[in-house]
Amino acid sequence: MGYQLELRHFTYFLAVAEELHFRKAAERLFISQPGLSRQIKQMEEIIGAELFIRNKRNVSLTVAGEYLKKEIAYIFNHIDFTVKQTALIDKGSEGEVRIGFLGSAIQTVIPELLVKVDEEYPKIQFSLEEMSNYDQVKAIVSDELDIGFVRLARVPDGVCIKEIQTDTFSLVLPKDHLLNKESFKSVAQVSSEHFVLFSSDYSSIYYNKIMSICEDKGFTPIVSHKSVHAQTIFKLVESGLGVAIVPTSLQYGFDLNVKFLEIPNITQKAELSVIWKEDNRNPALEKVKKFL
Amino acid sequence: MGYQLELRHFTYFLAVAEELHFRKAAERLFISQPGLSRQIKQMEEIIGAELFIRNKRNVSLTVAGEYLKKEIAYIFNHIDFTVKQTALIDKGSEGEVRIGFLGSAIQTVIPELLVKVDEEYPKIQFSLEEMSNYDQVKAIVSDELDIGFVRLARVPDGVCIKEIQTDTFSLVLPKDHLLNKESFKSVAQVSSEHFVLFSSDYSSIYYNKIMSICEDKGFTPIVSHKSVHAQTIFKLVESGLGVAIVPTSLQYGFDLNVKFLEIPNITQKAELSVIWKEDNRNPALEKVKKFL
DNA sequence: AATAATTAATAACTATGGGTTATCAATTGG
DNA sequence: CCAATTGATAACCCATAGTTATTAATTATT
Repeated sequence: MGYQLELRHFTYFLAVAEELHFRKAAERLFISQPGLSRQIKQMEEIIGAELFIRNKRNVSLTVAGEYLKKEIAYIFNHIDFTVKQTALIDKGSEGEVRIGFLGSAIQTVIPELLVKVDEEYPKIQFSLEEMSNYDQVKAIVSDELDIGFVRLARVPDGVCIKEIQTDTFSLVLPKDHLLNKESFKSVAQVSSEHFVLFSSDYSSIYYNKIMSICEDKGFTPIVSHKSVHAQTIFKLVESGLGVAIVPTSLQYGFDLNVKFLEIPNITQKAELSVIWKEDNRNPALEKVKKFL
Repeated sequence: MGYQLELRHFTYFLAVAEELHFRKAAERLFISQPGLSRQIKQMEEIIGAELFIRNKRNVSLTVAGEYLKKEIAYIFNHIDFTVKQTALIDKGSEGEVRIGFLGSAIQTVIPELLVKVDEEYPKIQFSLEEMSNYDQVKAIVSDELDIGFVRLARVPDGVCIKEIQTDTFSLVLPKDHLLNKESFKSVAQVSSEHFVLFSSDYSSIYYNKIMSICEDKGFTPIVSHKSVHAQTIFKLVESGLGVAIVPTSLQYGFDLNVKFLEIPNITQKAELSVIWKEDNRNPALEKVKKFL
């Protein structure tokens, strides 16, 4: 009375259901026959159903027992899988890593990372979302994101940052613009044009860097439009609404009618960094961090 | 070492996972806190994964623990149902089929189905529960329901859907409303009245259909109230808070002071569908499916 | 800064009940 | 009719779930 069903009962039941012989089943389970008999009887009482028909010389399953046998096999299978999966997740060799990125990181850095991780941990999955610097930092802090690819100088307490790539800057012009690779010597040559820039979000380091490129060459750019998405900026340039300065690696992967001219003789570099939360509890992140 | 996972561990784990507090969880389980602590620790050793993070002042789930919690809830549900089914089968029943339905399906379709099944399989039992579209889909997916009667256009992967009835729409008016069978020619006649509608849940197909009936006749209804239950809608209409458009079959089975006027000259039909899960393991469902 | 009140973990114990051995009653086969 | 084999019963034992008492660590209160 008041007993509780346990997996032990299921194990014993399956053995008897397969052997259809209490002594043999008991042997297989390395327990004594009376012990087994009693557990099965208890099980029948708990469930409230007769599972076996014993007529002193042979044992057979009832219809209810037949049904239960199928289900228990399924349940055990499910539990085994779940337990194994749980251990894998704990060890980080399975699970999901949520990545945020600026458009300019998707061309080179991220694909390389994914390939390397996939080689060693093929069961780790990724979710990718293009986000602004600001949103990434917020999402990292609130544990909605595991890794962010940003262009920032400072991050809040508890967030780690590591520089992983430096890039040169390029001037982006409409395809039919007069300037070309040979004639382009300095950004000062476009000092009178309108500029399309990335919005300054969270940290203004990126925005300021581009301003300083111009100021170093003796002029302050006239900013006509701002956007967070590279695609949009290129479209604006293509439409003749201005010129832009962006990291050089952005020239790959888009199919637009603009030309890139790498800017010579400047000290500014576009630095791409990875960020993650120090006490992030996703074990899969540990594995991925090795590749950063 | 050499210990075996038991359902007891799962029960205890769930209690701690829900309370996130060892003492409170122990109280709920009517055992002592140290006993619980030891069982959880043992469980972590057996599985080979850290399930909780205890830092002396508060307890939280690890990612692996989070995963396990979800799965265990599912496993328990499955075991409970299996045990109940086994007992039912033992008692000569061929099992239970759990049915969910929208209020508007109980008048005609479900009684017909039950009678037909009962003729051929008098030993199959039914449990019936009125539920919203959304709740039915959720319950079907999590194996808490075998069959649902819904008004939906799309269902998630793994769920089957079959249209089984089309119905006309009727306008529902207070008993003393001026309009009657003879004078009612078009819904446009009530374009200035307030409308009481079914809430749009999960899929908005049903809601949109009613809106389109009005729009086809050249007006947008003023929606003053929404409800999921037919009974409530009728009560609101009766009280003079608005008029309603519902499937015609709803006029039977309620005893309210409202009148139904079938809407003429419209193309919209109210389609009722049955849904069930593709890999549902309830053998009684197989037998019932033939009658759908 | 000192004290009180929390938390979960440890240690040592107690007793429930799973598992044991010994035996029985029933069936079958030579 | 006796030997052999079946599962069930009865009485015992001991592993371990669960107990009480205590500790270590942390936070809140004075």
